[in-house]
Amino acid sequence: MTSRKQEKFEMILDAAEKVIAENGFHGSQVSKIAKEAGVADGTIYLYFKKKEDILISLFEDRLGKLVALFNASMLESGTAAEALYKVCEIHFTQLEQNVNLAYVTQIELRQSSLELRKAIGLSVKPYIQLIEHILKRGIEEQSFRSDLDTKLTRQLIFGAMDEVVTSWLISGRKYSLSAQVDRTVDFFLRGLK
Amino acid sequence: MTSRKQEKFEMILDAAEKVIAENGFHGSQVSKIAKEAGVADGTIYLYFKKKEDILISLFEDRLGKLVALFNASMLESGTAAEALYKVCEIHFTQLEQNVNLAYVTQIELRQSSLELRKAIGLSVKPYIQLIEHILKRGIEEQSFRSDLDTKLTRQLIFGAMDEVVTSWLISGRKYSLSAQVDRTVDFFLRGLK
Amino acid sequence: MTSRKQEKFEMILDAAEKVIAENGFHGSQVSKIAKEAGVADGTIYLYFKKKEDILISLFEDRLGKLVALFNASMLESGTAAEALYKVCEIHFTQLEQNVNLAYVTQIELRQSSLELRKAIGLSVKPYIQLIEHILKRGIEEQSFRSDLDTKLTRQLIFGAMDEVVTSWLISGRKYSLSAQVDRTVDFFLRGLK
Amino acid sequence: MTSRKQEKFEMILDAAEKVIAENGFHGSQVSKIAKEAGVADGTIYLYFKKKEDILISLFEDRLGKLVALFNASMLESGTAAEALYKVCEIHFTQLEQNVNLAYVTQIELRQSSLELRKAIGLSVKPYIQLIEHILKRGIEEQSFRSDLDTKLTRQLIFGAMDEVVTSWLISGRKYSLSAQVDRTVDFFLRGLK
DNA sequence: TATGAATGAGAATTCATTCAT
DNA sequence: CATGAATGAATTCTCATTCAT
Repeated sequence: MTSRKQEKFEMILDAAEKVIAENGFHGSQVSKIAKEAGVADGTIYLYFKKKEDILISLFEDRLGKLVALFNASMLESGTAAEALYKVCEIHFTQLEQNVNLAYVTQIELRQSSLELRKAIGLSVKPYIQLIEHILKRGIEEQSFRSDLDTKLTRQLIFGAMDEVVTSWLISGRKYSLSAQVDRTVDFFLRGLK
Repeated sequence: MTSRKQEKFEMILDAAEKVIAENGFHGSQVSKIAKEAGVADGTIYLYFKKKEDILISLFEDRLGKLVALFNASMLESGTAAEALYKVCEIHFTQLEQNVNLAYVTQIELRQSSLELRKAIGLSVKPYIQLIEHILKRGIEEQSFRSDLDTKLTRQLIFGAMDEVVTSWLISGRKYSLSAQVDRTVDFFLRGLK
Repeated sequence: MTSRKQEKFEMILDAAEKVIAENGFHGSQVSKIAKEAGVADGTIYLYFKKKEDILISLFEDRLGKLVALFNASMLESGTAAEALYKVCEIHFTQLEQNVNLAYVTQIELRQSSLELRKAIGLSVKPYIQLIEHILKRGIEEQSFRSDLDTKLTRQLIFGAMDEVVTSWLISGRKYSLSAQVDRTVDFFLRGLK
Repeated sequence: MTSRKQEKFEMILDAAEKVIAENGFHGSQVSKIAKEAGVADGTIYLYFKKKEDILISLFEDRLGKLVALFNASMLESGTAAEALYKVCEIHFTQLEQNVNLAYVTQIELRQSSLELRKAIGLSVKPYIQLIEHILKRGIEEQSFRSDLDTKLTRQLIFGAMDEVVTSWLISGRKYSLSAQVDRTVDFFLRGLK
């Protein structure tokens, strides 16, 4: 029963991701998403209260999976530096492997209303906090400078990675994103040590 | 004649900036901008072909003024490090002093269509190139590492600064943005040297 | 079996009356009535062909009970004047004692489609005929004028009583409805004699 | 200018009256009214804030004209009894001569939402007060009983007339409505004297 | 009998843009 | 140059009804 519901819920999310990636945010009518998902328009509203909720759920779901990946890898990571490397590697690799997702999160979803963007911001928060957590660990381990402003630095690191992904997309993905991990993290670590 | 035209052109841009800052992107109808500018709706279309053109012109105009400031200060700057400091200082200071502009460029204008965002991207390009130019100068001066990937690094730097400004806005401007310049540039320079 | 069916039939009618009184005609979806009745949405359609049929049955049932009361009292009533008094007394007293019913019949059910209102009209007809019957009896008894137009007068009497009930409801029931019986019937009788 | 606006305003009201009379309340979409009025859908919204406002304005306008007729005739009327006769005569005659209006006010507009009906009630109020005013005059003139409850009686009279009109419509207008004036007023006057 | 998930038709309203004055 | 009344395309969401289980 519940798994049946869960199943359709995810079918709709998958459809939304595909439709938005293909048609852009403003070209993605509910009817188009419903058709792609193979359900009636009204069925969408059995699973989501408003159209916006599809987008919020989409972001929550996808980013949640990313954060889960991060957390899993954190257990293994020895040093803070290694953890930071892992984060950047997963970030770039996952988005490179899932261009639809990258396109939707970096380009399309940012065109949404302020209200929606605030909801999306809540999904990003755990990720930013994860970065801060690594910074604090690094300071404890004495591998990072003790005078770091962790709140500022987590923004610098997140903003830098975010821009690299967006630029890569806008460029038409003419080069490898994951190939930027080494130099990106190198730049961060020099700033941190 | 032309100056009269120029005058009204700028009145409309000023009105647009104010209206967007007050009502948000989606609450800024052409009629509202016209009213704020003190002209009829139809008059707008004597100066701009489409609504989007108002926004593009707004961005071009404001960012153009910023870049002019950068260029002026570049002439004075001795080292590349000093130039980078200037850039970050102007970036943060100008947006801190002009909250309406900051709000419009960082928050509202990003909700626009892909087409508009591409046009806006063109305005940002000279700024990004300015950063790259400084990086190259630093390498020449041998104050920056010679193995820097200037294309990647300019993205890292721009993305990092951009995120700091946005976070400051979203936080409700509870702290000084210009006070972040020192630590931000310090982080960059460690990564560059 | 049949009594089981009858039972659930009436549960649904009771639920409909309550839901309409609480939520108004337009706020009374089939699903809400089903929930109040403790059955599934689809079950409603085992007892009623269309949603309208619930409302028609509701009206028939409630008005039928009123007419039964009238008929019972008619047997006892001596003169036509006494019978008319009884009718008005029962009309006002029953609706005063059952505000939900009054609200539903006087206010909410009148917002329905023409088709439904015609069906409801059929339920009202026996009541109007009852009034005409009394008028004719009065003429026979020579207590009412022999030149009365019974078809017109029955409308005048029904319309007058109906308006009194509706006004009482809309006023917020700030006075006693049954207290209006004496003066209302007095007005009628003067017109009839 | 203003007369131009007034002109179109009335064109839309006329169109609405016709469309509602022909298609019923629920079959009268804004687009249908716009088409009948010979304007674009959007134009409707330059003159009315919401669809409901068309209906409210329609009722206000038509009933306002009726009340104006009443008031004009009141000046001439000698006794209260004559005034009451005039009121009933105008009421019946006007609606008989304007079947569309009769149909819309007696049948279609009553199917509307509670909110709309309250707004319509405000238009009816002056009419009901006019009746009460006549009753009071009659008592002063000592042609009506001094023990009349004017609030109750105005309801009885209005309700009775209203029902006669509605019945006449529902019957398919198989008889003359204005021919009912004499006997209707006769019934009232007997009750009043 | 009973369920309740799924269906899909249907309509009000906004607002960028035009063009007659 | 300027006006602003008029246009009309375009899309979300509701809810009565069905039917597979």
